[in-house]
This record gives sequence, structure tokens and C-alpha cells, in this order.
Amino acid sequence: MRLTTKGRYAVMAMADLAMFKDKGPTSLTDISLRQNISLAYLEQIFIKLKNKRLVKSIRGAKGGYELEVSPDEIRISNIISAVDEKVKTLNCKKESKKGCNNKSAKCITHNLWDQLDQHINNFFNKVKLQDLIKRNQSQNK
Amino acid sequence: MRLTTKGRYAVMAMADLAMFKDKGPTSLTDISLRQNISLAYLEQIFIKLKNKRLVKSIRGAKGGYELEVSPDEIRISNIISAVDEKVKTLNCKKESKKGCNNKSAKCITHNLWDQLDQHINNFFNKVKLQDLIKRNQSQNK
DNA sequence: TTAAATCATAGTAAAATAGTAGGAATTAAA
DNA sequence: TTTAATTCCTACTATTTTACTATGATTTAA
Repeated sequence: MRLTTKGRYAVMAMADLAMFKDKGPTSLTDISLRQNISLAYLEQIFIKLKNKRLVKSIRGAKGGYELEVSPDEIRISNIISAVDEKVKTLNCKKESKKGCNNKSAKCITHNLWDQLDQHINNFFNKVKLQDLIKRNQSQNK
Repeated sequence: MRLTTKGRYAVMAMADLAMFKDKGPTSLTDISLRQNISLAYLEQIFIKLKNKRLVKSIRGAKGGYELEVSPDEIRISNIISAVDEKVKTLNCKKESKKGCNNKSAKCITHNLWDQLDQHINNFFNKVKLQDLIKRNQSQNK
């Protein structure tokens, strides 16, 4: 089980934006350099973040991105889901056609994965972008 | 983020073993049919489960596998880790060489993934094989 | 002796991931 | 008005991982 880089990059980039939010729009070039993420890859990620209204873009020279809402209104879950990373532990589609109804031996473990999903989603729901940068700032004191 | 089938199969197979544990060794052919998992794939998985002393094998005709310890002594985490599925949200090796010490902006999110790992591992630690089959039995009543 | 089983290892097809490439459109500033 | 910096858009591709398949050896009950 692993979280892919896309989700991590998205959170990193959003945290970066949050840290520099008082300095006008932040260009992806800057984020790319600071976070060591390929520019073109960041572009793809930010299209999605923009579609979900987590950031807004300012085009042209001196342009860049800004947070659309404040860091204490953005949950990690918002970011992760914006870039299409779903917490997907169980792929029970095929089985369900065959009658995965928690009664068949096949799905003994069904509830287990359900609960794990909930667990992880809970975690991502609890943490806000603000928490990340607060944490980081206090560490750097 | 996803949990791979190997981990799921391993847990399913162990649950299957646990359910039939009073009926002598269970062959992988049986598990393969009941759980709809390829035999050859199961063989690979069981080598690992055996190496970690979660099951023991009885070779030859009428052979098969049995649980090495009782279902209430086996945690899901034991099974998952036996088949090499690690909860790996952060791949910070490269960064750590460059000085990922939680002070660089690069690793703003470091703690987040650490905590997520702990969260998931906790969950897998809490649940025992016995819990799964108990749950399943009560559902089928 | 035979059939059913584990054991062992190598190979491979498919899918997902993690990008790269090449431009078009926009806009601030020179 | 030109240039450079930027977002926007889409297609392609290399790499890695996953999920198996294939083949055969070994063991053992019947």
C-alpha cells in the first residue's frame, strides 16, 4: 500500500502556497524549485486543484497561484481527493456482481477494508492545511 | 493510494484457514476455489506466510496448510507485513540525503505522512484474525 | 506407482505511475 | 510593441509495480 507522489506533491505544493500566501501569487516555477517537483507535473496537478476551487490562478507574467480559501478551511482530504487520489483498499466490483453481500466466504474481509478506508479518510479530514504550516513554523523556532 | 491484492489475498486466505482450522490441513486448491484466487499466486503468498511462521505446511497428498498459532494471536499487521506490503506513504530517501530534517520547506509534510503511517499500522495492529471470523460468523447467523 | 500436494524460480502481460514534450494563450514590464 | 514569464492544454512515453503464468522439482498418502 502506498500513497502516490501526486497526492504528496499536491499537499506539499499547497503547504508551500500557504506559507507564502502574503507575498502575492506564487509561480509554479518557484514551487518547483523549492519543493523539487517537475514544473510540467505541477502544472497538471494545479489544473485539478483549480477545478476544485482550492486555488485560483493569475495568468501572465508575475502571475501564479493563490489559495482560494484560507488554510484553516482546507482539509488534507480536499487536496487528496482533488488530485484524484482515492483511498481504495478494496476493489470489490467484480465480487459484488457475483453477490458479495458479506455472507460469502469471499468477503470475510470486506468490513475490514471498509473500516480501514474510513480510518484513513477520517485522518485526512481531521487535519487542515493550517495545522501543517503551524506545525512547521513551531519546529523552526 | 491503494492496498494491493497481495495483502488482501493474504488476509482472505488466512481467514479461510482460520475458518477451517478444525478440519485438518487445508490445501491451496481449496482456498483457491473458495476465494477465487489463482493457485500459483497463492503458492507464492504462502511461502512468505510460512517464512514468517504464521502457517505451517504439510507436504504431499492430503497435505496443505494450517495456522501455526491460534487466530487470536495473529494480527492483521502480521499478515500484511509477512507478504511485504508496507504502508509506505513517504518515500523520503532521496530527500533525506539532501537533508530532509523537517526543517526544510521540502518536508513540511513529513510528519503528516509519518502520522498517517502510524494510524494505519495501529489499525492493523488492533485487529486480530479472530475478530474477522467472529464478525463473519455473527453476520451469518 | 500414481496423484495430490507443496516448493522454487523465472518469465511476462497489464496497469498504474510519473513524468516529458510541445505548444497556445495571457499579461506585466521593458 | 516586443519580450519574457507565466498559466493552460493535450498527447505521448518511460518506468515501475502489480499480478499473475509457466515450468518443473520434491514429497507423501493411498
